[in-house]
Amino acid sequence: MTIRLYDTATREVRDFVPLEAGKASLYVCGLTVQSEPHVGHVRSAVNFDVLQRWLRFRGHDVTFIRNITDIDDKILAKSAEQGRPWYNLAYAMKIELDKAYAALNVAPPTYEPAATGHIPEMIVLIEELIARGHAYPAADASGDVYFDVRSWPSYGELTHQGIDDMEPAADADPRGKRDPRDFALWKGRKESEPTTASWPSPWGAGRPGWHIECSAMAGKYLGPAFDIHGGGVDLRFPHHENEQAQSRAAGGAFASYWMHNAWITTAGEKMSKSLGNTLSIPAVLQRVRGVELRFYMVAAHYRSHVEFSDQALDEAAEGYRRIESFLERAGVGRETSLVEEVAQQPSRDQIPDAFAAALDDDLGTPAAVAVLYDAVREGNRRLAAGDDVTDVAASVAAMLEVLGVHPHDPAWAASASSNDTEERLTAAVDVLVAGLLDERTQARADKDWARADAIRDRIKSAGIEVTDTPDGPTWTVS
RNA sequence: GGUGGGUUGGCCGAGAGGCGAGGCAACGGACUGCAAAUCCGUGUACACGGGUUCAAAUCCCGUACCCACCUCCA
Repeated sequence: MTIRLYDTATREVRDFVPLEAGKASLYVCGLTVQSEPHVGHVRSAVNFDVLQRWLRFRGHDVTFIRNITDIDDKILAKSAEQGRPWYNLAYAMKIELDKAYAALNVAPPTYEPAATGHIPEMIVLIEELIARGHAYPAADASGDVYFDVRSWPSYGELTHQGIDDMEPAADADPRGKRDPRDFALWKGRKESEPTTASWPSPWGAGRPGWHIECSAMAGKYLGPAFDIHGGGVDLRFPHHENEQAQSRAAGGAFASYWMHNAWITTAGEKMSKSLGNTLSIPAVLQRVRGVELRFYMVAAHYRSHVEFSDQALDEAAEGYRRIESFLERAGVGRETSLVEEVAQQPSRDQIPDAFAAALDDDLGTPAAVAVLYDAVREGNRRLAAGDDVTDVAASVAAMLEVLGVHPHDPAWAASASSNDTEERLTAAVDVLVAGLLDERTQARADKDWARADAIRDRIKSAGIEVTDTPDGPTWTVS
């Protein structure tokens, strides 16, 4: 069974054939760490995390590089506004990003290079491009170096655009460009910029352009040719087009497949434009747990645009809880070794064929989730009949693990918002409620239904739902 | 102007020529002292107008509306 992926470059779903059998190399553009991450940002991370998990499941040895851009115009502008050093802002936001990834159970990549750590590699690449006649230092004294798009005939191939069809750049400051579409590989330092934001180069002090960063880092860690390059749809142009042009102009084959995830928007607007931070990860995690947010994302296809809404999020969380409660009812606890094993390495025979087929088909997580629900229903049916559900529970657990939404994944505990105080409160409430439930059990034994219901109502008025099970009553916060 | 994507039942969200993905909600039934949970059942939805076909949500033509990208937004 082969994995099939939609390739933006060829605009079709095609078989994934890695450059080297049994391996998969993946480069994903991470974030520019300039503000708190919001749900839109993490969608990309969640998507490629699922891809990575599936590639591994399918037997590929995955090398996954996801960079962070820690120097750019916005970081400089924002840090100046906030009156703190740019590197402090970038570092602080990088920490926030790490927290968001952890909260969503996004596994760390093989390596996460930062742009500022790879200036020498970028300079070497720029020199190569100049030597090959595809780049030139600006004619003015700016110290900029540009990529010469006219020198690279296939420029525009990734996004299927002709240079002459492109809207003329509204760029008021061509700064010595030969063509307005030429883009900066190196940006000479401006008087207004802090000296800490510049590095020495053959063209004078300055900093790298955005696109060259990814070309240099992908080249360093994955080599001149690698399998998959990913990112958000907005990066197709100019960023990925430029990356490809640079890297190929420098002699590399670059990525074999291009994958782009669609947006999450609110009120029909992309989040980078919407105001406020109500959709920042910490804010959303006030409403639902990280695992529920991840499930919400995974339940939609990565190439589908998602209109974020609290209602849809709550519904997804509701659905997720049904899966979770099946595992509980099936007796799958944290201690169950079977599930622990599955969590470590979901084995092939525990994954239903339909689930695997769904993921093989361009990461069809919605269809995979449907298979998951089918298994849950089957499991509940058997539970009701008093039959053994070990195999179904293991199967459900394995599917959840592949999607990265297993409720007992230690990752959730590590980043859970619940703290010590909360745990002690829960324990305290448990003692109090247990006392009331004992009274109610007695009332029920006496068939004093009025009293039993009165006790239940009293508990309910405190926001606690009581459920009777064959093993006695249980409670949850409703 | 160029490029790409979209419009599916009350809501979310798959599918991409025949067989009604799935979830949430709702309603009926089973179970239950009653609930809850769970299970069973209930929906003829595919923007609009034409066309192709034995058969169209799916292909073709046209129309409307929406969104994204076109030099540093995941």
